[in-house]
Amino acid sequence: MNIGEIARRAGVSRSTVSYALSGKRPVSEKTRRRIQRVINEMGYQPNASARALARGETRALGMVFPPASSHYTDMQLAFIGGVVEAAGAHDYDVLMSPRGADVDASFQRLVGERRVDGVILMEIRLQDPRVERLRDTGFPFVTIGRTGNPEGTAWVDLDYLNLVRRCVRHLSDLGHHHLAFVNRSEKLLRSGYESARRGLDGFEVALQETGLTGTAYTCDDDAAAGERCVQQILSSQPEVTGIVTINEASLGGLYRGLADAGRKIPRDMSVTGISAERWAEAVTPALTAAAQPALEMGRIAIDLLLERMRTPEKPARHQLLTPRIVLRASTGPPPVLGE
Amino acid sequence: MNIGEIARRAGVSRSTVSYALSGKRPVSEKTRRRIQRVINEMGYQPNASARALARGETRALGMVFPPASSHYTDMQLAFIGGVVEAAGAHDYDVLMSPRGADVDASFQRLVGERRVDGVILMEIRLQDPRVERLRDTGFPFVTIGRTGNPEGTAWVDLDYLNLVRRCVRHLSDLGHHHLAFVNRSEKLLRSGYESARRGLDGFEVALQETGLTGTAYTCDDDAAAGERCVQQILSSQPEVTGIVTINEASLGGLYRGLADAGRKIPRDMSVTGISAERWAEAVTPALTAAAQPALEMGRIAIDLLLERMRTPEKPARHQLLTPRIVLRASTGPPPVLGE
DNA sequence: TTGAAAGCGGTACCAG
DNA sequence: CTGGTACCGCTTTCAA
Repeated sequence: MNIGEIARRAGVSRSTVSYALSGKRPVSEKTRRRIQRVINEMGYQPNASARALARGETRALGMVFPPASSHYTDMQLAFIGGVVEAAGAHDYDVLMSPRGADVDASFQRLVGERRVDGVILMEIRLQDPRVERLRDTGFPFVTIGRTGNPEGTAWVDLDYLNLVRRCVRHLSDLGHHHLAFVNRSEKLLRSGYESARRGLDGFEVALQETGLTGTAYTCDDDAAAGERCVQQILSSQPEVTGIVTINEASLGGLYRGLADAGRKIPRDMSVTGISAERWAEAVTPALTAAAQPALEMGRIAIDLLLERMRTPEKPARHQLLTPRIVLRASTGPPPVLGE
Repeated sequence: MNIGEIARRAGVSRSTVSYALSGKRPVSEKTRRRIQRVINEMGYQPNASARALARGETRALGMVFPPASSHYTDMQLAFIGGVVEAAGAHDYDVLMSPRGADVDASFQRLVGERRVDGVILMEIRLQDPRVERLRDTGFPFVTIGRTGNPEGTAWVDLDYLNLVRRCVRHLSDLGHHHLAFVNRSEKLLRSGYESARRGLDGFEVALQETGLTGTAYTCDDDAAAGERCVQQILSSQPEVTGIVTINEASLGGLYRGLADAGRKIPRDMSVTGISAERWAEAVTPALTAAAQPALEMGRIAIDLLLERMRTPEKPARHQLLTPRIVLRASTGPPPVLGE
């Protein structure tokens, strides 16, 4: 079933059918109705590939995401949900391509073969060759997260530095003096993963500002790693009374580790950080934390991207989010010495 | 940059370039090299839309998933990850389209406009009009989950009925007599959501088989709902000593509710069920549960789908998974009376 | 208000 | 081994 067939049955030309559909040229009421009737009868829908070829646009947006060999974190997945939903609202589909290993191949396929009209990049590194590449080509794109030098690109990001800083302040205000910081994995940190890096920077800056002491730890993205991390913290720095974490996937293990060590939250140990609401509320006591507004970030990413696509001449915008810290039940004053 | 330009610069015809690329016709070594050199110089990549139009296939698979207004469950998201990854391994991209509200529109767009070569459906209802529709059209598709009458369709599913049954048996073997079942939301259950329905069936069958008593509860997908649900259980059936849950998103709240009521797990209350490993290990004590092998199911779905696409004449296959229950720390014998 | 026809960028058949 | 060309299905310009 194609447009020619519809035209034949309606007794008009193909172009008239096309115009009746697009409305880009006036079509008399009676022919329009006749055409519409045939279309309904036949259940005709125009072929997307043909349309894309003729129009030069696919009405699809690309989403490039990490190799993620084993498992995705909640956050990554939530972004995807937000992006797909927001794109749908604008009548765009989302095309996902992992193509892991090869850094380029992933979006070379999406962009090079013109499968999509624009791209969203996640899991940004401070030095990210993909971003450089895209910036050079002029292809519309947006990053969730930002590089070390994001000028001239469109991005949406969480202000990890200041969020972590606020967490430290919060603990400082409560009277804590010795803190630990639970970061993402060693591997991610080393590879210049931006949120891990900026979170760490925030921790260090905050220590200086407040005069507190503290140490940063890296931790893999699972419960077992969280347990190990706590053990490490407790054994190497028994004086720690407050923990700041940006590793939500290890949160459950972190709590368990503390429980196993006989440390009650928040009586013996305060815990705070950045985490999706889902995780913050799943643990007991619920975590005082800044939320990852993943859905909203997805929405913003789409808005920025559509803007790039529609008005490429305008300078790229960005948005840095600093959600407030939601007080729940996991922080309190440090235990009184000798008690 | 298109194939004509490459042909011109290499001094050959367009068809020769095409054949050099596809290998579907012998091309002399020297012309092949010449062509390849030009392609490399120009950074040429064939246009996907044009290719799709000419070949009649898009090399993209569709993923239709629920409106999911607010948030997706972990499980849904994990499926997506698994599917995308598996598809990538076969050189297919995955096109996602939510198009919420309208039940049909979602895949009418993907299928009707031939944006994809095959479709994966999730969030299946026992009576699912989308499945009927697709079955009629003969378009290749696979469901994650199955309808009440899945004959002749390709699907991969978890055997909720038997998994829940095993959970009940496990508690029965430990000596429990009074159980509660925590299902997904009332709304999902009513709408014929298959896993909710089949899980409930399993619970009822198991009670009959074992002679235990028990009641089923519905629960929304969040921690707060989990807390409420526990309160309800404890007040309406104080004799309950074992809980079976298939609602992982409420798990944290369920644990908290028990803690607040002064019930220790597993001393005063055993808890078991079906849950992604991530959640099962996040709670303390870790949950004895059957895992949702989401990644694997995604992989299987892709395999089945490609099979449908390549050999539509062969009868549709399916796969029913019954992962074993992983013993962790949340179940034990019931408290001794009067102790 | 409508029709004819030239693309869009590939693929693959028919000839040579 | 290679070239010419019809065609995939739709959009849009040109002409009437």
